[in-house]
Amino acid sequence: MDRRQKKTREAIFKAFTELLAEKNYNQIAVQDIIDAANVGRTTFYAHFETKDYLLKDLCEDLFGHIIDTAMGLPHGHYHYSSGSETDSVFLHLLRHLQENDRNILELLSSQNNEIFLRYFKSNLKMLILTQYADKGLLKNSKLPVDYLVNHISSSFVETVDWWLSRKMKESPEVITEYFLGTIEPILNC
Amino acid sequence: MDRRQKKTREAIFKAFTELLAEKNYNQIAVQDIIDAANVGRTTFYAHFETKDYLLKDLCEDLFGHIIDTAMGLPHGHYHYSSGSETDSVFLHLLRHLQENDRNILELLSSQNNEIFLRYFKSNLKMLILTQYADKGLLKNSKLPVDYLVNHISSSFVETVDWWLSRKMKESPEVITEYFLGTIEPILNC
DNA sequence: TTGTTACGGAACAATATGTTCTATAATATT
DNA sequence: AATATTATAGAACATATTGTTCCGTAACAA
Repeated sequence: MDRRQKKTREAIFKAFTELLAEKNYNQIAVQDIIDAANVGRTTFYAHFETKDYLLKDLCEDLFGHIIDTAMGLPHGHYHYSSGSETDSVFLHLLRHLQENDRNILELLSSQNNEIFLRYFKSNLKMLILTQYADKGLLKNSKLPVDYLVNHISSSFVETVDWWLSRKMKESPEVITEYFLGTIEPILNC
Repeated sequence: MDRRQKKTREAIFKAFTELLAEKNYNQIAVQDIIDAANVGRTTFYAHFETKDYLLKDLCEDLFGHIIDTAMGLPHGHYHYSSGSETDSVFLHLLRHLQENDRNILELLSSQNNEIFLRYFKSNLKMLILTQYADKGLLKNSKLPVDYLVNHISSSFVETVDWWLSRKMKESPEVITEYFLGTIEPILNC
Protein backbone atom coordinates (compact mmCIF):
# COMPACT_ATOMS: atom_id res chain seq x y z
CA MET A 1 0.00 0.00 0.00
CA ASP A 2 1.09 3.50 -0.83
CA ARG A 3 2.79 5.21 2.11
CA ARG A 4 0.55 8.24 1.65
CA GLN A 5 -2.59 6.16 1.89
CA LYS A 6 -1.41 4.42 5.03
CA LYS A 7 -0.44 7.73 6.60
CA THR A 8 -3.81 9.28 5.79
CA ARG A 9 -5.73 6.25 6.99
CA GLU A 10 -3.90 6.23 10.29
CA ALA A 11 -4.27 9.96 10.76
CA ILE A 12 -8.03 9.62 10.28
CA PHE A 13 -8.24 6.64 12.63
CA LYS A 14 -6.28 8.52 15.26
CA ALA A 15 -8.38 11.67 14.97
CA PHE A 16 -11.61 9.67 14.98
CA THR A 17 -10.52 7.68 18.02
CA GLU A 18 -9.72 10.84 19.94
CA LEU A 19 -13.03 12.40 19.01
CA LEU A 20 -14.92 9.27 19.99
CA ALA A 21 -13.21 9.29 23.36
CA GLU A 22 -14.54 12.73 24.16
CA LYS A 23 -17.89 13.16 22.44
CA ASN A 24 -20.89 11.29 21.18
CA TYR A 25 -20.69 9.54 17.84
CA ASN A 26 -23.76 11.34 16.56
CA GLN A 27 -22.30 14.70 17.50
CA ILE A 28 -19.13 14.15 15.50
CA ALA A 29 -19.27 15.72 12.06
CA VAL A 30 -17.17 14.49 9.19
CA GLN A 31 -15.72 17.99 9.14
CA ASP A 32 -14.52 17.52 12.72
CA ILE A 33 -12.64 14.39 11.72
CA ILE A 34 -11.18 16.11 8.68
CA ASP A 35 -10.00 19.04 10.78
CA ALA A 36 -8.57 16.86 13.54
CA ALA A 37 -6.84 14.53 11.10
CA ASN A 38 -5.64 17.49 9.08
CA VAL A 39 -6.50 16.00 5.72
CA GLY A 40 -8.42 17.35 2.76
CA ARG A 41 -12.11 16.83 2.38
CA THR A 42 -11.57 15.03 -0.90
CA THR A 43 -9.05 12.74 0.73
CA PHE A 44 -11.43 11.66 3.45
CA TYR A 45 -14.13 10.67 1.01
CA ALA A 46 -11.57 8.89 -1.15
CA HIS A 47 -10.91 6.62 1.82
CA PHE A 48 -14.31 6.27 3.45
CA GLU A 49 -17.74 6.44 1.94
CA THR A 50 -19.42 7.63 5.13
CA LYS A 51 -18.78 8.05 8.83
CA ASP A 52 -20.49 4.71 9.42
CA TYR A 53 -18.07 2.90 7.14
CA LEU A 54 -15.17 4.59 8.87
CA LEU A 55 -16.48 3.25 12.16
CA LYS A 56 -16.82 -0.22 10.70
CA ASP A 57 -13.27 -0.19 9.36
CA LEU A 58 -11.93 1.08 12.66
CA CYS A 59 -13.68 -1.69 14.56
CA GLU A 60 -12.40 -4.38 12.24
CA ASP A 61 -8.95 -2.97 12.67
CA LEU A 62 -9.18 -2.96 16.46
CA PHE A 63 -10.87 -6.28 17.19
CA GLY A 64 -9.50 -8.17 14.26
CA HIS A 65 -6.10 -7.79 15.83
CA ILE A 66 -7.07 -8.74 19.36
CA ILE A 67 -9.19 -11.71 18.40
CA ASP A 68 -6.65 -12.99 15.90
CA THR A 69 -3.96 -13.23 18.54
CA ALA A 70 -6.42 -14.94 20.87
CA MET A 71 -7.41 -17.35 18.12
CA GLY A 72 -3.77 -18.26 17.71
CA LEU A 73 -3.50 -19.41 21.32
CA PRO A 74 -3.14 -23.14 21.90
CA HIS A 75 -6.63 -23.95 23.10
CA GLY A 76 -5.79 -26.04 26.09
CA HIS A 77 -2.71 -24.19 27.19
CA TYR A 78 -2.26 -23.26 30.83
CA HIS A 79 -1.83 -19.57 31.45
CA TYR A 80 -3.11 -19.34 34.96
CA SER A 81 -1.63 -21.66 37.50
CA SER A 82 -4.62 -22.26 39.75
CA GLY A 83 -7.33 -22.18 37.11
CA SER A 84 -8.70 -24.69 34.70
CA GLU A 85 -7.51 -24.82 31.15
CA THR A 86 -10.57 -23.04 29.84
CA ASP A 87 -9.69 -19.69 31.34
CA SER A 88 -6.64 -19.10 29.21
CA VAL A 89 -8.48 -17.20 26.50
CA PHE A 90 -10.35 -14.89 28.82
CA LEU A 91 -7.37 -14.05 30.96
CA HIS A 92 -5.36 -13.44 27.83
CA LEU A 93 -7.99 -11.04 26.50
CA LEU A 94 -8.11 -9.10 29.76
CA ARG A 95 -4.34 -8.79 29.83
CA HIS A 96 -4.37 -7.70 26.25
CA LEU A 97 -6.90 -5.02 27.08
CA GLN A 98 -4.84 -3.86 30.01
CA GLU A 99 -2.02 -3.04 27.63
CA ASN A 100 -4.42 -0.58 25.98
CA ASP A 101 -3.40 -1.57 22.49
CA ARG A 102 -4.43 1.13 20.01
CA ASN A 103 -6.21 3.08 22.73
CA ILE A 104 -9.02 0.59 22.71
CA LEU A 105 -9.64 1.22 26.41
CA GLU A 106 -10.58 4.85 25.79
CA LEU A 107 -13.14 3.66 23.28
CA LEU A 108 -14.51 0.85 25.43
CA SER A 109 -15.04 3.18 28.36
CA SER A 110 -16.25 6.21 26.44
CA GLN A 111 -19.87 7.20 26.05
CA ASN A 112 -19.72 5.37 22.74
CA ASN A 113 -18.73 2.11 24.40
CA GLU A 114 -21.83 0.21 23.29
CA ILE A 115 -20.77 0.47 19.70
CA PHE A 116 -17.47 -1.20 20.45
CA LEU A 117 -18.82 -3.66 22.96
CA ARG A 118 -21.16 -4.90 20.27
CA TYR A 119 -18.31 -5.57 17.88
CA PHE A 120 -16.38 -7.16 20.70
CA LYS A 121 -19.23 -9.48 21.46
CA SER A 122 -19.81 -10.64 17.92
CA ASN A 123 -16.12 -11.45 17.56
CA LEU A 124 -16.15 -13.23 20.90
CA LYS A 125 -18.93 -15.53 19.81
CA MET A 126 -16.81 -16.96 17.04
CA LEU A 127 -13.85 -17.24 19.35
CA ILE A 128 -15.84 -19.11 21.99
CA LEU A 129 -17.27 -21.48 19.43
CA THR A 130 -13.79 -22.52 18.33
CA GLN A 131 -12.51 -22.67 21.90
CA TYR A 132 -15.34 -24.54 23.55
CA ALA A 133 -17.19 -26.44 20.87
CA ASP A 134 -14.44 -28.92 20.09
CA LYS A 135 -14.05 -29.71 23.75
CA GLY A 136 -17.65 -30.77 24.08
CA LEU A 137 -18.15 -28.39 26.99
CA LEU A 138 -21.25 -26.95 25.45
CA LYS A 139 -23.00 -30.20 24.72
CA ASN A 140 -24.00 -31.67 28.04
CA SER A 141 -25.89 -28.69 29.32
CA LYS A 142 -29.66 -28.49 29.43
CA LEU A 143 -29.47 -25.23 27.56
CA PRO A 144 -29.38 -24.81 23.76
CA VAL A 145 -25.84 -24.38 22.46
CA ASP A 146 -26.38 -21.04 20.80
CA TYR A 147 -28.13 -19.72 23.88
CA LEU A 148 -25.10 -20.76 25.88
CA VAL A 149 -22.60 -19.23 23.47
CA ASN A 150 -24.56 -16.02 23.50
CA HIS A 151 -24.71 -16.09 27.27
CA ILE A 152 -20.99 -16.63 27.70
CA SER A 153 -20.05 -13.95 25.19
CA SER A 154 -22.44 -11.45 26.67
CA SER A 155 -21.34 -12.17 30.19
CA PHE A 156 -17.71 -11.67 29.33
CA VAL A 157 -18.36 -8.42 27.51
CA GLU A 158 -20.49 -7.19 30.38
CA THR A 159 -17.74 -8.17 32.76
CA VAL A 160 -15.25 -6.11 30.80
CA ASP A 161 -17.69 -3.20 30.76
CA TRP A 162 -18.15 -3.47 34.51
CA TRP A 163 -14.41 -3.67 35.02
CA LEU A 164 -13.76 -0.57 32.94
CA SER A 165 -16.56 1.38 34.59
CA ARG A 166 -14.71 0.84 37.87
CA LYS A 167 -11.46 2.09 36.39
CA MET A 168 -9.94 -1.41 36.28
CA LYS A 169 -9.30 -1.49 39.99
CA GLU A 170 -9.07 -5.27 40.05
CA SER A 171 -6.40 -7.40 38.42
CA PRO A 172 -7.15 -9.45 35.30
CA GLU A 173 -6.83 -12.56 37.47
CA VAL A 174 -9.54 -11.44 39.88
CA ILE A 175 -11.84 -10.45 37.04
CA THR A 176 -11.28 -13.81 35.42
CA GLU A 177 -12.32 -15.46 38.67
CA TYR A 178 -15.48 -13.37 38.87
CA PHE A 179 -16.34 -14.20 35.32
CA LEU A 180 -15.65 -17.91 35.64
CA GLY A 181 -17.63 -17.84 38.85
CA THR A 182 -20.70 -17.04 36.81
CA ILE A 183 -20.25 -19.47 33.94
CA GLU A 184 -18.42 -22.51 35.31
CA PRO A 185 -21.40 -23.60 37.43
CA ILE A 186 -23.37 -23.83 34.19
CA LEU A 187 -20.86 -25.85 32.22
CA ASN A 188 -19.82 -29.36 33.04
CA CYS A 189 -16.24 -29.01 34.16
CA MET B 1 -52.60 18.27 29.83
CA ASP B 2 -54.13 19.89 26.79
CA ARG B 3 -55.77 17.37 24.48
CA ARG B 4 -53.93 18.85 21.51
CA GLN B 5 -50.58 18.37 23.20
CA LYS B 6 -51.35 14.79 24.05
CA LYS B 7 -52.54 14.08 20.55
CA THR B 8 -49.44 15.61 19.00
CA ARG B 9 -47.12 13.83 21.38
CA GLU B 10 -48.69 10.49 20.63
CA ALA B 11 -48.68 11.10 16.88
CA ILE B 12 -44.96 11.83 17.06
CA PHE B 13 -44.27 8.79 19.22
CA LYS B 14 -46.23 6.61 16.85
CA ALA B 15 -44.48 7.95 13.76
CA PHE B 16 -41.08 7.71 15.40
CA THR B 17 -41.74 4.14 16.52
CA GLU B 18 -42.72 3.09 13.02
CA LEU B 19 -39.66 4.72 11.53
CA LEU B 20 -37.40 3.11 14.11
CA ALA B 21 -38.86 -0.27 13.26
CA GLU B 22 -37.82 0.03 9.64
CA LYS B 23 -34.67 2.13 9.45
CA ASN B 24 -31.60 3.11 11.39
CA TYR B 25 -31.86 5.81 14.02
CA ASN B 26 -29.08 7.83 12.43
CA GLN B 27 -30.80 7.70 9.06
CA ILE B 28 -34.04 9.14 10.39
CA ALA B 29 -34.32 12.87 9.83
CA VAL B 30 -36.47 15.09 11.98
CA GLN B 31 -38.27 15.97 8.78
CA ASP B 32 -39.18 12.30 8.30
CA ILE B 33 -40.78 12.21 11.72
CA ILE B 34 -42.62 15.44 11.06
CA ASP B 35 -43.97 14.13 7.77
CA ALA B 36 -44.96 10.76 9.20
CA ALA B 37 -46.61 12.29 12.24
CA ASN B 38 -48.24 14.91 10.08
CA VAL B 39 -47.48 17.80 12.38
CA GLY B 40 -45.92 21.18 11.77
CA ARG B 41 -42.21 21.76 12.08
CA THR B 42 -42.81 24.34 14.78
CA THR B 43 -44.95 21.91 16.70
CA PHE B 44 -42.28 19.25 16.76
CA TYR B 45 -39.67 21.59 18.19
CA ALA B 46 -42.17 22.91 20.70
CA HIS B 47 -42.38 19.38 22.09
CA PHE B 48 -38.86 18.06 21.70
CA GLU B 49 -35.58 19.91 21.66
CA THR B 50 -33.82 17.33 19.50
CA LYS B 51 -34.23 13.84 18.10
CA ASP B 52 -32.16 12.52 21.00
CA TYR B 53 -34.53 13.98 23.56
CA LEU B 54 -37.46 12.51 21.69
CA LEU B 55 -35.79 9.11 21.96
CA LYS B 56 -35.20 9.59 25.66
CA ASP B 57 -38.83 10.55 26.28
CA LEU B 58 -40.05 7.61 24.24
CA CYS B 59 -37.91 5.19 26.22
CA GLU B 60 -39.06 6.55 29.53
CA ASP B 61 -42.61 6.21 28.34
CA LEU B 62 -42.10 2.60 27.24
CA PHE B 63 -40.07 1.16 30.09
CA GLY B 64 -41.44 3.31 32.82
CA HIS B 65 -44.75 1.60 32.27
CA ILE B 66 -43.44 -1.96 32.12
CA ILE B 67 -41.13 -1.66 35.07
CA ASP B 68 -43.68 0.13 37.18
CA THR B 69 -46.16 -2.71 36.87
CA ALA B 70 -43.39 -5.18 37.68
CA MET B 71 -42.37 -3.12 40.70
CA GLY B 72 -45.89 -3.33 41.96
CA LEU B 73 -45.82 -7.13 42.03
CA PRO B 74 -45.75 -8.76 45.45
CA HIS B 75 -42.12 -9.83 45.64
CA GLY B 76 -42.55 -13.33 46.84
CA HIS B 77 -45.71 -14.16 44.98
CA TYR B 78 -46.01 -17.43 43.08
CA HIS B 79 -46.73 -16.98 39.40
CA TYR B 80 -45.22 -20.15 38.09
CA SER B 81 -46.34 -23.35 39.66
CA SER B 82 -43.17 -25.41 39.40
CA GLY B 83 -40.68 -22.60 39.87
CA SER B 84 -39.22 -20.89 42.87
CA GLU B 85 -40.65 -17.66 44.10
CA THR B 86 -37.85 -15.61 42.57
CA ASP B 87 -38.95 -16.18 39.00
CA SER B 88 -42.17 -14.28 39.27
CA VAL B 89 -40.71 -11.00 38.10
CA PHE B 90 -38.92 -12.39 35.10
CA LEU B 91 -41.80 -14.50 33.92
CA HIS B 92 -44.07 -11.53 34.37
CA LEU B 93 -41.80 -9.36 32.26
CA LEU B 94 -41.65 -11.92 29.47
CA ARG B 95 -45.40 -12.27 29.43
CA HIS B 96 -45.76 -8.53 29.41
CA LEU B 97 -43.44 -8.34 26.40
CA GLN B 98 -45.40 -11.04 24.64
CA GLU B 99 -48.43 -8.79 24.74
CA ASN B 100 -46.42 -6.31 22.68
CA ASP B 101 -47.58 -3.34 24.68
CA ARG B 102 -46.99 -0.11 22.74
CA ASN B 103 -45.23 -2.00 19.96
CA ILE B 104 -42.19 -2.42 22.11
CA LEU B 105 -41.39 -5.72 20.42
CA GLU B 106 -40.86 -4.04 17.06
CA LEU B 107 -38.36 -1.73 18.70
CA LEU B 108 -36.57 -4.41 20.67
CA SER B 109 -36.08 -6.54 17.57
CA SER B 110 -35.31 -3.75 15.13
CA GLN B 111 -31.85 -2.78 14.00
CA ASN B 112 -32.04 -0.14 16.71
CA ASN B 113 -32.59 -2.68 19.43
CA GLU B 114 -29.40 -1.87 21.32
CA ILE B 115 -30.74 1.55 22.18
CA PHE B 116 -33.80 0.05 23.80
CA LEU B 117 -32.04 -2.89 25.36
CA ARG B 118 -29.77 -0.43 27.13
CA TYR B 119 -32.72 1.40 28.64
CA PHE B 120 -34.28 -1.90 29.50
CA LYS B 121 -31.16 -3.01 31.32
CA SER B 122 -30.74 0.12 33.38
CA ASN B 123 -34.33 -0.10 34.53
CA LEU B 124 -33.90 -3.78 35.28
CA LYS B 125 -30.99 -3.11 37.60
CA MET B 126 -33.16 -1.06 39.89
CA LEU B 127 -35.90 -3.63 39.72
CA ILE B 128 -33.55 -6.47 40.62
CA LEU B 129 -32.10 -4.54 43.50
CA THR B 130 -35.52 -4.11 45.05
CA GLN B 131 -36.55 -7.68 44.28
CA TYR B 132 -33.44 -9.52 45.43
CA ALA B 133 -31.62 -7.28 47.87
CA ASP B 134 -34.15 -7.53 50.66
CA LYS B 135 -34.16 -11.29 50.39
CA GLY B 136 -30.45 -11.54 51.02
CA LEU B 137 -30.02 -13.60 47.89
CA LEU B 138 -27.20 -11.40 46.74
CA LYS B 139 -25.20 -11.44 49.93
CA ASN B 140 -23.83 -14.93 50.31
CA SER B 141 -22.12 -15.14 46.96
CA LYS B 142 -18.39 -14.81 46.49
CA LEU B 143 -19.03 -12.15 43.91
CA PRO B 144 -19.45 -8.40 44.60
CA VAL B 145 -23.09 -7.40 44.81
CA ASP B 146 -23.01 -4.83 42.03
CA TYR B 147 -21.17 -7.25 39.78
CA LEU B 148 -23.91 -9.74 40.44
CA VAL B 149 -26.72 -7.27 39.84
CA ASN B 150 -25.10 -6.23 36.61
CA HIS B 151 -24.67 -9.85 35.60
CA ILE B 152 -28.27 -10.77 36.28
CA SER B 153 -29.65 -7.73 34.49
CA SER B 154 -27.41 -8.23 31.50
CA SER B 155 -28.19 -11.90 31.28
CA PHE B 156 -31.89 -11.28 31.31
CA VAL B 157 -31.70 -8.59 28.67
CA GLU B 158 -29.50 -10.80 26.52
CA THR B 159 -31.96 -13.60 27.00
CA VAL B 160 -34.78 -11.41 25.77
CA ASP B 161 -32.65 -10.34 22.82
CA TRP B 162 -31.91 -13.98 21.97
CA TRP B 163 -35.56 -14.87 22.32
CA LEU B 164 -36.66 -12.10 19.98
CA SER B 165 -33.96 -12.88 17.43
CA ARG B 166 -35.50 -16.34 17.17
CA LYS B 167 -38.96 -14.88 16.66
CA MET B 168 -40.14 -15.89 20.15
CA LYS B 169 -40.51 -19.53 19.23
CA GLU B 170 -40.34 -20.64 22.85
CA SER B 171 -42.89 -19.91 25.54
CA PRO B 172 -42.16 -17.40 28.31
CA GLU B 173 -42.01 -20.36 30.70
CA VAL B 174 -39.27 -22.10 28.74
CA ILE B 175 -37.28 -18.89 28.41
CA THR B 176 -37.60 -18.31 32.14
CA GLU B 177 -36.20 -21.78 32.72
CA TYR B 178 -33.25 -21.10 30.42
CA PHE B 179 -32.56 -17.84 32.15
CA LEU B 180 -32.86 -19.21 35.67
CA GLY B 181 -30.67 -22.10 34.54
CA THR B 182 -27.86 -19.61 34.13
CA ILE B 183 -28.27 -17.57 37.29
CA GLU B 184 -29.69 -19.89 39.95
CA PRO B 185 -26.47 -21.92 40.18
CA ILE B 186 -24.74 -18.70 41.17
CA LEU B 187 -27.19 -17.61 43.83
CA ASN B 188 -27.82 -19.49 47.02
CA CYS B 189 -31.30 -20.79 46.64
C1' DT C 1 13.24 10.04 -15.62
C1' DT C 2 8.52 9.10 -16.56
C1' DG C 3 4.01 7.73 -15.81
C1' DT C 4 0.78 6.99 -12.08
C1' DT C 5 -1.60 7.98 -8.01
C1' DA C 6 -2.81 10.46 -3.82
C1' DC C 7 -3.46 14.80 -2.03
C1' DG C 8 -5.32 19.63 -0.88
C1' DG C 9 -8.23 23.51 -1.83
C1' DA C 10 -11.97 25.74 -3.61
C1' DA C 11 -16.39 25.85 -5.22
C1' DC C 12 -20.75 23.76 -5.57
C1' DA C 13 -25.63 21.75 -5.07
C1' DA C 14 -28.45 19.40 -2.07
C1' DT C 15 -30.14 18.46 2.24
C1' DA C 16 -31.01 18.99 7.26
C1' DT C 17 -31.36 21.81 11.25
C1' DG C 18 -33.32 24.97 14.36
C1' DT C 19 -35.54 29.63 14.79
C1' DT C 20 -38.83 33.41 14.10
C1' DC C 21 -43.04 35.40 12.66
C1' DT C 22 -48.04 35.41 11.85
C1' DA C 23 -52.64 33.76 11.39
C1' DT C 24 -55.85 30.34 12.86
C1' DA C 25 -58.18 26.96 15.46
C1' DA C 26 -58.78 24.31 19.62
C1' DT C 27 -59.11 24.55 24.42
C1' DA C 28 -59.85 26.27 29.18
C1' DT C 29 -61.99 29.75 32.14
C1' DT C 30 -65.43 32.77 33.71
C1' DA D 1 -71.98 31.85 25.81
C1' DA D 2 -68.20 35.12 25.64
C1' DT D 3 -63.38 35.75 26.39
C1' DA D 4 -58.69 34.81 27.16
C1' DT D 5 -55.19 31.47 26.60
C1' DT D 6 -52.52 28.21 24.28
C1' DA D 7 -51.22 24.88 20.65
C1' DT D 8 -50.75 24.50 16.02
C1' DA D 9 -49.52 25.06 10.88
C1' DG D 10 -47.07 27.28 7.43
C1' DA D 11 -43.74 30.03 5.43
C1' DA D 12 -39.50 32.12 5.39
C1' DC D 13 -34.99 32.29 7.02
C1' DA D 14 -29.92 31.69 8.46
C1' DT D 15 -26.82 28.19 9.34
C1' DA D 16 -24.45 23.88 9.11
C1' DT D 17 -23.45 19.50 7.02
C1' DT D 18 -22.95 16.47 3.36
C1' DG D 19 -21.02 14.50 -0.65
C1' DT D 20 -19.20 15.72 -5.32
C1' DT D 21 -16.40 17.85 -8.96
C1' DC D 22 -12.53 20.09 -10.93
C1' DC D 23 -7.75 21.17 -11.06
C1' DG D 24 -3.03 22.04 -9.81
C1' DT D 25 0.62 19.99 -7.03
C1' DA D 26 3.41 16.70 -4.73
C1' DA D 27 4.67 12.05 -3.57
C1' DC D 28 5.31 7.67 -5.18
C1' DA D 29 6.67 3.33 -8.06
C1' DA D 30 8.81 1.54 -12.16
